[in-house]
Amino acid sequence: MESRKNNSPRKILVTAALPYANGPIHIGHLVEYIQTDIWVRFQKLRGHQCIFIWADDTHGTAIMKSARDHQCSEEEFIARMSTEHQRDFRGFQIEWDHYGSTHSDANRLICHEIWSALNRAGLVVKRQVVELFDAETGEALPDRFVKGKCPKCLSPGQYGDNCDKCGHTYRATDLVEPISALSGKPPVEGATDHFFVRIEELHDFLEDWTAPGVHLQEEVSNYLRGHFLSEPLRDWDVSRPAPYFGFTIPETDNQHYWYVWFDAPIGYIASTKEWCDLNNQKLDDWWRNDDVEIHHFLGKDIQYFHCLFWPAMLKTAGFNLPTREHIHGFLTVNGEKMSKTKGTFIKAETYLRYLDPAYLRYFYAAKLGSRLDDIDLNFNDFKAKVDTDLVNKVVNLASRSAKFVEAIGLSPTYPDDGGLFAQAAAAGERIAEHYEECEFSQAMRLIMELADRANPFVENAQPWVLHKDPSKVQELQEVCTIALNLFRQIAIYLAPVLPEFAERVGALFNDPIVSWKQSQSPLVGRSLSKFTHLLKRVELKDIEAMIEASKQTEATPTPAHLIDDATQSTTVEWQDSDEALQAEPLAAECSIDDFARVDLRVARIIEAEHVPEAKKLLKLKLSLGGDNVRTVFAGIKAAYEPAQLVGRLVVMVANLKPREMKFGTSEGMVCAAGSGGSEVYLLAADSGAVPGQRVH
RNA sequence: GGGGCGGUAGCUCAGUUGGUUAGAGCAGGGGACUCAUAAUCCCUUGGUCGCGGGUUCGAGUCCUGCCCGCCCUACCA
Repeated sequence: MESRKNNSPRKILVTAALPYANGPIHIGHLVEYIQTDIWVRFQKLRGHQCIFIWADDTHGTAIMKSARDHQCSEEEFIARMSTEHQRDFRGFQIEWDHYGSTHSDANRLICHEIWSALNRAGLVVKRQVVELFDAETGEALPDRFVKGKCPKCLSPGQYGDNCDKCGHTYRATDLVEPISALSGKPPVEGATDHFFVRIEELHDFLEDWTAPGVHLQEEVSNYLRGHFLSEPLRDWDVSRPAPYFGFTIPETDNQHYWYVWFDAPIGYIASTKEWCDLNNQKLDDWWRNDDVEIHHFLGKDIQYFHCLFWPAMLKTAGFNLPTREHIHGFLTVNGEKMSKTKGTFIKAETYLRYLDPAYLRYFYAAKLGSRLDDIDLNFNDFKAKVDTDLVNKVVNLASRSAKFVEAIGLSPTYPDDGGLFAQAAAAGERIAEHYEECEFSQAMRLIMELADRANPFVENAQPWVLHKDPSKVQELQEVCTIALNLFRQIAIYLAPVLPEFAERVGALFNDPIVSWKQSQSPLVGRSLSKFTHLLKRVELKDIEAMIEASKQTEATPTPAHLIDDATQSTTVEWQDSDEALQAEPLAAECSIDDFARVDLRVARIIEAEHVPEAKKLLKLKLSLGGDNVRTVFAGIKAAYEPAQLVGRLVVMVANLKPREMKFGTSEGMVCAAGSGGSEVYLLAADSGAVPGQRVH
């Protein structure tokens, strides 16, 4: 990293892994995205030209299936996901320069370009592959889309790659009594042509490129070199037979598509291309230019794609290679994997309804180092860290001194503070180095040391005593000038982590925080804006409510073909109690004609929103197909979030007499089970049903 | 099955190329203060550094065996 030695601005292109357009963002994803955002903001604050290029990853079998489940086109589905993703990221104060999609013209073009280069280099070969297909849809089935019994131990509900009970690995074709996740029918075996990239040809290059400590962390190098590079690299299968959602491979008569992992990283370049077009820049100035640093942030689960295939592709096509790949570990919550049943599988959207994003940003920063270690989100720790560090130590500096000088402002010259400001200014470089090396936890530690030195100063200077003696106004002003400047210095150092907080601090001093350099000189002789609370403590009840809400959102029906191991397992013994039945005994017998008077229909929720004044109600728009849309007020507010309802198929009473309610007319009823309150479980239709169909 | 990483005070972690009585923050205990979102400040109690061998004048730090935990495992190991 020679460029770090001199002070000229660097040109830095940063990417985070592309979120897969198949589901919502959760707090596990956010480890990486917050990490990336902090690093980018840091570079910008330091005055470097840094762009954060991002996109949704949109191709593959999983997307096809999800689109089908939602009964919309893939394009519609990924558009919706992209909107949701970006909304969540904004909520966490993540700021990118461009957000693209791998399903774009730009990406198609660059895929073609790289494909030609691979062909020209003679790296592409075609071979027959025997694999499983869905008997109904004709789609090839990835291993994760085939379930059956482990051929070794006969454990049921295992995926097509290995058995999580006995650990045995096998091929999907070896499964006993296999079932396709798409149709639920037994898959059929077939042989098709696949295209492979012979990356073994680049073995020497990769051996060299993966040297420890250069572009990769040491553990990553060890892993790649010890495992993959110690033997000839296998040819990489980069194609999938039609039907597939993705880009067709040229000259294959639309019969072959690029595998999603082929075009996903190319999305980094394509999204840059789009940004260039919007900003009057040339792509080659960013991807074919030795003056540019390229930094990828990604999780350890996708190392091999980014550290073997990706450099091989870039090298062959003559693009810049990554300067550095920053690979992080996973998130555990309270020491365990995130769990849907324990309510620790927390979606970004859910978090934001209960807690300030600044908390999570700071907590992750305080935990993150440059290595692949997993980090644990322990909620006791979370609250202690945020309250103690940010509120009790940092914010306290301002809240205990600002009001004394509200009327008179800061001293005209910076008083003698015994070297505190200068000492903290000098610490800036070390803090910056830690940010640079992604050692955020070290940076946070150093910053908190500054707060720990500033608070005793205030303690000894006793502004509250000076305040009582009118002859000591000047001394009081000086003490507060020092305290507030030490506070502001800390806020600048924290700005990459807490951008919104930094903004408020800027407003307090009437001097926006825009550069790291501002930490090096104190502000004097200026008035202050009125001090307002900058950050409040974490409320335990909010955490509890968030966890509770995360549990509830998982009590939603799952399409039959996705039901998990436990429900397919033959060893499960059903032990449902009769509690529910006792609580609400069966109604009097009715005739079939009685039942027929109630017209139950499948409907799709096309809109869902909170009714501000209503305690229990959500306002839903239900579509019965075509122009037939009903407005229904449903008492499910405690159990469901509007956003998770949209797109879902439900069962409604369609011929119920409309009812005038306080907030409008309700034109029907949504069927749900449960005792009420948060115990509400909507009835769903299995995939295949369409809006308007009657329930018999 | 294969592999990666880790096991240091109650908790979260630091411990540089092996070197004097093993550190920090939080929590706990005692005191001070009352400006501050019951915050802050001072003092203080906690550790056979997972277990056993070995190398060395000297090991948390290197080697080795074992135990435990977490994680990863591309059409794959």
